[in-house]
Amino acid sequence: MSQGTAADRVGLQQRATLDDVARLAGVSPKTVSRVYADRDKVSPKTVEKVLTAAKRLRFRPNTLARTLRRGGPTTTIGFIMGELQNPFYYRVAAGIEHELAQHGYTLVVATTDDSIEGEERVADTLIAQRVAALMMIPVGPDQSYLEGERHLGTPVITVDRPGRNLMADAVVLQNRRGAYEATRSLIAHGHRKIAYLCNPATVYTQDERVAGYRDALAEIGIHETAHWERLLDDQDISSEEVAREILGSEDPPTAIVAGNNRMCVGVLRATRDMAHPPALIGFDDFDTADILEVSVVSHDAIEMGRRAAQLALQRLADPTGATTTIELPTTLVKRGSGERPPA
Amino acid sequence: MSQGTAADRVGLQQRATLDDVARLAGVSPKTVSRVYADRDKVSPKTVEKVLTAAKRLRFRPNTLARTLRRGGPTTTIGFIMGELQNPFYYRVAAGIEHELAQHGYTLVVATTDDSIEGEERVADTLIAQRVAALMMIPVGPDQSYLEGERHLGTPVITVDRPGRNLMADAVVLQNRRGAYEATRSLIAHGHRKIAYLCNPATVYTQDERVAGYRDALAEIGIHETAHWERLLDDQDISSEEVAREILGSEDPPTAIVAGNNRMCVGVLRATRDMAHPPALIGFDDFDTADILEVSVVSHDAIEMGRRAAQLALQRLADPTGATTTIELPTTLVKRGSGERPPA
DNA sequence: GTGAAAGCGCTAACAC
DNA sequence: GTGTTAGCGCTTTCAC
Repeated sequence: MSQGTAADRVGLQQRATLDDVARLAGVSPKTVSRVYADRDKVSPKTVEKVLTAAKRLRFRPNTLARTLRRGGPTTTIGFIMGELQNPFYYRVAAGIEHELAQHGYTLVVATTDDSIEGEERVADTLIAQRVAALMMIPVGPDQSYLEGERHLGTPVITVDRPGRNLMADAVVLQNRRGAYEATRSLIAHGHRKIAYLCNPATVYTQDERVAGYRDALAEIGIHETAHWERLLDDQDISSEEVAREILGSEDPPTAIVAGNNRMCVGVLRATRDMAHPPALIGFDDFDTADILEVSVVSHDAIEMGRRAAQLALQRLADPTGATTTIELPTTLVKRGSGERPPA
Repeated sequence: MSQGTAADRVGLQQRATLDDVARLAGVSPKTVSRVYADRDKVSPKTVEKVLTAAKRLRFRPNTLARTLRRGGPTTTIGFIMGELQNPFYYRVAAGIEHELAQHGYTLVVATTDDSIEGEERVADTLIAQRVAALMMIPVGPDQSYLEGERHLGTPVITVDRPGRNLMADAVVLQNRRGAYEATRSLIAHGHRKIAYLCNPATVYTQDERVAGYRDALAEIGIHETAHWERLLDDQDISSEEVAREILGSEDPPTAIVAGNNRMCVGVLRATRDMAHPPALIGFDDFDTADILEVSVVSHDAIEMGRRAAQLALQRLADPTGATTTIELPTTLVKRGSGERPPA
């Protein structure tokens, strides 16, 4: 870390402070402060004097100092997510940012590269910065380390999955229902040998989705589904390989439910040269799904972020009350791949 | 904005400060401070006493207060980007975040929805938070408002395009060369009627790319290219419509260079039902381009972010010296769509 | 090794 | 409307 600002070392001019402005404008510091906080309580003439002085000195109020006052309002909200590359995550982030910006908050993003240890470390950093609220896509098996923060009054909101050992507001998808409907649709098109594939198999969401898949099969009397499931967390096996393996097996499925967008693309790669590809429905929509005619269980990631941000703002305004969990709906979008009959 | 923290209003416990820890541990505040800053200068026994007390009180050092001291080190770096939805921007952000995290910095992301006024407003917010450095994908026609900040010692780094009226380090692509190579490749496959399409036509990058496209055509004696160019900034016309229009014209092109990934997908949508689609090369790679067999001018957005972050860290360490512009290479990835002969 | 005093930039609380 | 005082949580002198 550096010693002193770049300006100090280079000998550039110092940044002007509120006191500097006050001196130049010939008023008290508090008056300058008021010009930036409650302008109404200052006479127009004074306001002008102050603003002129501020402009000349290139003054920028220091948010940090303002926040320092005990209980002073913080205007940053932290968001912890796995990796920034996943289109789903960044859409959520986009939704959050958008909603927060409208209410004068700034988003601080921190990623953990989906590592479990990273999560707590990153949370610590954000807390050290006194974020007004903490939003996160939980990755680790336990978020109890945040309970203390919650009790200190920092709202904690989880997105996409509930936290573990943590009482917090949450926004999640109707995962079970979405997977159920996808599977039912495949059944309705005559399929019986339906596989469920996912890698990585992130605990909560995939648990729910597999449950929905099993629900649908159970309805038609199929209770033995283990044979058709591939829930892997093996980083070394690509989605494409998982798909190839099951499709190349002795008794291949005629239809596939892909547990996430990555798996879905993997299946597409594995099947693109097949004369009779299996029926396919993916979870999560993606940019070119319409061109590729891929049926998907779609949901609105941006909306998810927005709703989560609203929850945070709400808690900030009124910290009392029980925690809420919002469940957002999913939609089955039929584009062709899911409506193919069994070969 | 709230009055007092949530904790105050609800009557929850107060957050422990360094003084609280000092009192409980029976040492001076400064000693506690040292435990967190220069642990070496404190005896192991004292360190343990302090840490025990800190743990009992759930103490978290307040980064904001530390930063407040004049010239105190700030550990946040701001990144301003246009709109939320563009995957390219988020990959850049991912690269930046990754590099910064390794050096103990936190990324603050702010978006402007590609609005020109938004840019300065957002920059102001970040400056008010005293970010150690400002990184941005410039959108507006003028970034001179940042010159003052630069002189105060805040490094400013632009990504993807150079700033206007602003001396700043920058990381850009070899846009002209990339477009030149794409066009040359189409020419080599026998095309002469080659269109260049882009919407929106973001000033700098598209200027460069069009220039590269023209370079290649000029080499074979074609200097009149206006007829084949569609550079639009009309929000109401979709990329797909732009493609349909030119392909439906009296003298349609046999090949298309798409100026960005969105335009490329638009062309795909417009041509997916054609028996003899035109040859196509897009700028920017995308997730399913391999499945769709789309040839693209590829580049590494994450690397771009990483390099930009490195520039920022470098400036932070040594603010002297001339500004640098890094040009990152592009690669023509041949997947089929660009290698089709004229119909 | 450890501590006391002063101050970073700003704003509540209370004057005037 | 405006100014004064004190203090937010921490760290930098400079003592001991």
